[in-house]
Amino acid sequence: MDDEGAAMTTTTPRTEIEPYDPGSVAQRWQQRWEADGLYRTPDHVEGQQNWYALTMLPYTSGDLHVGHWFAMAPSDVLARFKRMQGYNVLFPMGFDAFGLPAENAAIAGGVHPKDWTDANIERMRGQLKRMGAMFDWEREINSSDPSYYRWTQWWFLQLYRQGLAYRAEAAVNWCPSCNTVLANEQVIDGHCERCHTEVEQRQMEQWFFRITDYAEQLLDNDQLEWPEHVKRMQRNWIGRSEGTEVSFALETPTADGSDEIRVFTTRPDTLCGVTFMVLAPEHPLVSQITTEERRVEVEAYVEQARHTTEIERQATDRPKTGVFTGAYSVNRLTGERVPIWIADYALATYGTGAVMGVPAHDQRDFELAGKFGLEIRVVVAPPGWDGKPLSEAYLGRDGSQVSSGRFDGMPNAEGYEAIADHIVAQGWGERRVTYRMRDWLISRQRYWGTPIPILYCDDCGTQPVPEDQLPVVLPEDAEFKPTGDSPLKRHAGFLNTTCPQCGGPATRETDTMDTFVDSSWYFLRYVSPHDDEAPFDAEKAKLWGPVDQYTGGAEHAVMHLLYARFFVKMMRDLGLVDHGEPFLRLFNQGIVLSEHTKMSKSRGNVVAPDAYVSELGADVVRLYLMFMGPWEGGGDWSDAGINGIARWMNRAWDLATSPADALPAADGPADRDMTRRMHQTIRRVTTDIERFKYNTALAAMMELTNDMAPAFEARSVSQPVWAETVRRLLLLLAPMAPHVTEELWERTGNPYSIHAQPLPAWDDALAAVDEATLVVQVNGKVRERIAVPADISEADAKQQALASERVRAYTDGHDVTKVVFVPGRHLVSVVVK
RNA sequence: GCCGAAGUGGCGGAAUGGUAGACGCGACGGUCUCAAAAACCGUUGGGGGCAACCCUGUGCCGGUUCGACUCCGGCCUUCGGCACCA
Repeated sequence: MDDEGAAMTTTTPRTEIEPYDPGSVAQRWQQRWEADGLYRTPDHVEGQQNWYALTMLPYTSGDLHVGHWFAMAPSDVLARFKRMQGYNVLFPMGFDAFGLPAENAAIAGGVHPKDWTDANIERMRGQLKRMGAMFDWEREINSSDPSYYRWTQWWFLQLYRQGLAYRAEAAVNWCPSCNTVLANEQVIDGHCERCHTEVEQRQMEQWFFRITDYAEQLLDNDQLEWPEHVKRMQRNWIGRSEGTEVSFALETPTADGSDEIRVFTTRPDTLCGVTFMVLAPEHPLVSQITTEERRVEVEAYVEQARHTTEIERQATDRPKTGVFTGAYSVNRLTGERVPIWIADYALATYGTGAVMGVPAHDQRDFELAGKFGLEIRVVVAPPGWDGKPLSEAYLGRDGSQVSSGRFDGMPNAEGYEAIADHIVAQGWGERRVTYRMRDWLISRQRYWGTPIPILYCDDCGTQPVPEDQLPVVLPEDAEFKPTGDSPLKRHAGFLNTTCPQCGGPATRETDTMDTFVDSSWYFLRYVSPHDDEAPFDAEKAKLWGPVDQYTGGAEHAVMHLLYARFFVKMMRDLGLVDHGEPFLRLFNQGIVLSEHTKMSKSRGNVVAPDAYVSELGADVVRLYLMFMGPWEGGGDWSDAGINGIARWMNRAWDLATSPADALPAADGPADRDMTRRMHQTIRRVTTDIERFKYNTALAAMMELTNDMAPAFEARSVSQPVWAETVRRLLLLLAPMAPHVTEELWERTGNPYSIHAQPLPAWDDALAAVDEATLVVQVNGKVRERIAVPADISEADAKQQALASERVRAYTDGHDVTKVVFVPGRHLVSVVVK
């Protein structure tokens, strides 16, 4: 067989070994693992610490694409890695199963949302299983199952009882043609995405969660091991503003006795620069204060604002608009009379819905004043101000007070405090903190969601459904018609009920909850997914604690992650959990691209993993996704790139299965090198995986196999060292490629299962090199490399460096002014003049 | 507009302030083959030189340092987030 020529290559005689068949290997082990319950997770194992690993649960859209794999497979690697490090690891999976697409499918295709969803779950579960993750399927959850949403309703009732759930009027996007509320994403340039009708704003009774009560606590995220930008985004989203709420007197009190307008300002130092007031068009005082001669114009403006969507209104490049109400207010600080305007740049939902107009020191006020010829009075003089009119508002905080009466001459930072104190002392207002974040609107006029467990009785008013009557079940015989009306509204059997208080007739709330409510507590349901006494078992929740490592897409940086934090804080305040944060560590993976663009159905560039899994195996798909680049960076899917991984997988298979009979029984000349390489690889792979650097962990293993092949061919490594190298390579690779390593583990004579083995440890002494390359730089340029003992002394290194002929070519005839030795780096830097 | 992240070969990417381009893809040359594919071996930032080697090179311009992809200042570009929040 082998002749002189063959020794020149690393070709393994393939006739002797069975080639790798990924399909049969994966199938065999997936069946075995499931039959053995290898991934069932007990709540406690003596002598092991619990570790809760979680990846965001998928929406039941239908098919798993490579984006799902990219999110889940590397998470699985970490979970498996932790397991091999000796932790009792919980790594569950479930389905975010409520939501609009199911209902749209029902309207369009006549298939019931439940059937559509269940079929998708069935398909996705199968696809997830083919990925070979260590999910504990006995803990699977489905947010659209009554056994789950019963508890979502239960949470609603706890919030309601705490006063954290309330009903109020809110503006929503309303399509008058579809006769329904639209989410912001469904409004395209002010028009309905489906029928292209112009969308208007409508006031409707809606349910809210009082998340703003927790604004201050949610702001405190310093101790979380999350990406800094996510924490910053949450802080910006919450948008804490310190300022002063100031009362302005109404010159003419209204018929119902209101005699003031309250405004929130972060700049009390500019109070003497107020030359007008602005109310939001929706402000309750508008209709009352508008004078008869201004009424027609004001009402027209209000009406116009009503038809403008929130999104349109928030376009910052829109020229300022507004109308005068005819009414005046009095600035109590100056006694001045200022006109009251309405303008849609004042937001009804922020602060008090009214602002004081200080055109010299606020750009929006400046623009309005410029357009309508209102006075622009400078009260904070910019440094070096020449007294001339400003070309734009001066927003700086380093000016001094002018035209501010007794406050004149103060630096405005001081004026800020003095004027605010004065306002408070006079009883004209108080210091206040305002948040940009609004309460969470959870009402959805949809069928396919968790019904809000509330009913309305003519006599007893709004009544919560008693807990023992949960769940309020979605009627399956609802009708799905393209009217836009919720099917629950037209379902008499659902709608009509009796009041738990008086037994009289009552109607049910027909709105369902935002699906973000479902996903705000699912991570706790996994600790006791079949519990029918409580949403979760408190003792088990204590055992698992908060999620140790959460992974998912960056698109959830604010909403989902903020809502979940709110829920856990609420649970803690109810005494149901010990911890106040749901996720201790967070990691955001990047996005997989295809043809350099984001995958989307409309572009038709969605990459389905199924064909690659069938052809190359789940292990190769997993490895390729991890090798594309750093996990947080995402990457571009390439058919060519995956072949490199497939090739390497085959090479590794050949190495592990080649009979080692021809190798020396002991004392191979390359044993020391091979052992060192092995320990270096263990060290690199271990530290890389802990930092989510799967790409470099894999590269390290590739380097090892690149060294193993020639050593095997040259028979320079002994049988025991070879066997040990193969064994440890398999262990290191096991979290990433669970099927093929299990197969090779068995074929190399090891006991089932590789996934129950401890991770190999490295020995720094064995990983250490004994010969190193001394690099010599002259004036920063590398001029020489000398082989030296690794433990060379500083003096020897410098001496050898300076003695080198090549170095002397650069130093002879020059003054050597400095010689630097860098110990750990085997580097000498020579400076010459 | 504001906040943030990132710019390295033909491509994906690697480098605790210390040998830039690991590992992989692709390309080129070769082995095997009647031939091709697969597999394997070799070369592969650019420029120069017969060669040993030399010059140059991490978006652009400066700075710190014996030494900068890395740190600092200022630009440019791309991508994310927020966007009239008083």
